[in-house]
Amino acid sequence: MADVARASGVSVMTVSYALNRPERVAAHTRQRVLETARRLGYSGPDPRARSLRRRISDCLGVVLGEQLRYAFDNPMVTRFLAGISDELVQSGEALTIISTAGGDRDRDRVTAAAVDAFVVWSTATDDPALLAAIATGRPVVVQGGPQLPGTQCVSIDDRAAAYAITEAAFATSRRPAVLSFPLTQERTPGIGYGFDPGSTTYPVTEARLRGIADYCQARQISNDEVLVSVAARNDESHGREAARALLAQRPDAVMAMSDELARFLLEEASASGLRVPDDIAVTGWDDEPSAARLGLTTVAQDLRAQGAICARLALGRQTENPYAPWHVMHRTTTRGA
Amino acid sequence: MADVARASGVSVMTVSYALNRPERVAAHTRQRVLETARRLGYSGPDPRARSLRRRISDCLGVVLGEQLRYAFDNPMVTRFLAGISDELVQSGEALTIISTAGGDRDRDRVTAAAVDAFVVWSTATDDPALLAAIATGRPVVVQGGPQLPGTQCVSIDDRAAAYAITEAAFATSRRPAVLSFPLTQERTPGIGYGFDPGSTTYPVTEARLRGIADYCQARQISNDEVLVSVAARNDESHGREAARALLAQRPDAVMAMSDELARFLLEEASASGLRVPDDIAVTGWDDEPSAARLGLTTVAQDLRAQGAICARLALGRQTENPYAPWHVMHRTTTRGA
DNA sequence: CTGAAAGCGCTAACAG
DNA sequence: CTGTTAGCGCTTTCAG
Repeated sequence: MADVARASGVSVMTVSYALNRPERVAAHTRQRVLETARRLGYSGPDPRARSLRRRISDCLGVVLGEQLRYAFDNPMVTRFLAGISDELVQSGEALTIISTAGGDRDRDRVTAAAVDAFVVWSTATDDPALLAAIATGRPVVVQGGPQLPGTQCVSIDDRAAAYAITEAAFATSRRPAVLSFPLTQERTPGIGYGFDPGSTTYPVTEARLRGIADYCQARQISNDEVLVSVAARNDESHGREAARALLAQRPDAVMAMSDELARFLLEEASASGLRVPDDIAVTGWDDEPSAARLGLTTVAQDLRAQGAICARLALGRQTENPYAPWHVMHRTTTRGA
Repeated sequence: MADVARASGVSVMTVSYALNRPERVAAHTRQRVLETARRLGYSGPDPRARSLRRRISDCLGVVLGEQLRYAFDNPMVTRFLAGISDELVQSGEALTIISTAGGDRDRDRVTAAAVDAFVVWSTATDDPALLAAIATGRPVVVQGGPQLPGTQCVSIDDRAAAYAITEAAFATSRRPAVLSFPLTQERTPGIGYGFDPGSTTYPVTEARLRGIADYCQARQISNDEVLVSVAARNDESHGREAARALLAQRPDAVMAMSDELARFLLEEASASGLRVPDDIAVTGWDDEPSAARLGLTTVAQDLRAQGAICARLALGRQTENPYAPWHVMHRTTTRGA
């Protein structure tokens, strides 16, 4: 920029103005400056210097946890990112994806990101990456939860939705079961009767367990009658393993915490010759495209819309923040109430 | 940082060293500095100032063209991004997605991005966003093409692959046809006989048309005998429209430029009661998951691997850059040669 | 309408 | 091992 100023015989400030505030500089001067800039191959202000001075990066950071390292493989995450993208494209901000790797350096990755605000995908209450984002003092919006001081949270009412889908799953059931996400960051898989919502560090999982407990209470089912199989991860190998463990106990109704887990269960069930929903009712969560194909009864929520809302909140374009809408999509994997 | 220095009674440099070069500072001093930093809620060097000074952002920019604004909707793009992400996660760089919107400001979006290098998804030769990336003087790697001075290009040999897949598509054909991507940035749809590779501004499309022409020449088919239907966009409505226009002319073999276009054609063909491959042979391009389901003969390439290569080249971790591998995946939508 | 001064927060380079 | 100096490239503020 100094070069351009020298070459066009004006001060650096005039160049800056010519580039950023056309109205504050005479048309002919501006013309000359722009001309010189082009001639010298100057391609505009250095973004690093500019953002240091202006204290704005025009960039939104999205923090994706360890298990989402391959974010682009997960349809729900990509839908969420698409929603954020929708919002940013119009206004010209960029989107920086900060993938954490589960190590000590995750904190640094977040701290080192030159972004104006953070959007964090649902994580554990004590996730260091989330804490690092909060520590920067910049706005933090979390999808799903946790809801910590210094953050906003965009989410459906997981507890209410869990109640409703559990009702669809467990109707007429005598041997109800849950195919669950991990309860702690150790991601211990396992199977057994009973569950304690208070003992999980993932707020979304906790809320869903509470919803299940609410339903059980209404139906006068003890938590200890509910068989719970925990998948270490929401992926194929762990999912199938947890599904098989569950089926070995012959449940007649399974509330699965994601459409993917439900899909694995349906496939394993069909391989065992079980009829759905007569022998076993199954529900999912999210209503991803495969759910319609499978006839899966599931909780429908619009993650794309939630992505856009997260972006707007993070950038201060919106302040009100009610629960996002959801509904139970009744299909053919459940028995009518 | 100045506050931390003052509060711990050392110079700013010592704080900087304590944070960045643990080995250059006495253990106890470092301890004290870190302690003070924590106490003051100082969460590490300001990334903007640091990147200005170090001239490094630890961030790779990915430029996605206008038609990819909803990048996360497109499975090939997400696979490519996943590959880039694979490479970055290990070394801790972030990934900034710069979505262009097709307007004048696209240039600025690219120029304003604080990234160390650019990866650009296949675009037109005169795409302003690409030119802006090159103008920054930072490394630019383009997937697919164009191959301009100042850039590296990661791609399969589209021309050779087009020859091979056209051979699979057109074997025994008497009424060959192509279902093509747009030829120019105007994206004019249309249908007619003949094609001229030289007249398209999309290098990938051009290379494929050249491959088709090569095959026609080998078979002694004139380009003018080939029916070409151009889809304005690679999406459902435009794709179906172009497919229907093509079917109305009763081709017996169609080389489609993407699996998606091929899928629309197959669906329309089946709706018209055509048998595949007997009445009409169809080929796709990319071998996305749906291709296997459909039994689609297609060009298989690994975009995830190409993404990783783009990232490595852009960050200077790799210099050699041969054509990426590809092969024709023969399935059931084509007649044996 | 244009310019001079000051400094954003940090680190490279070089003393001590 | 620690400190001083200088300056990254820009824009805010205030004066002409």
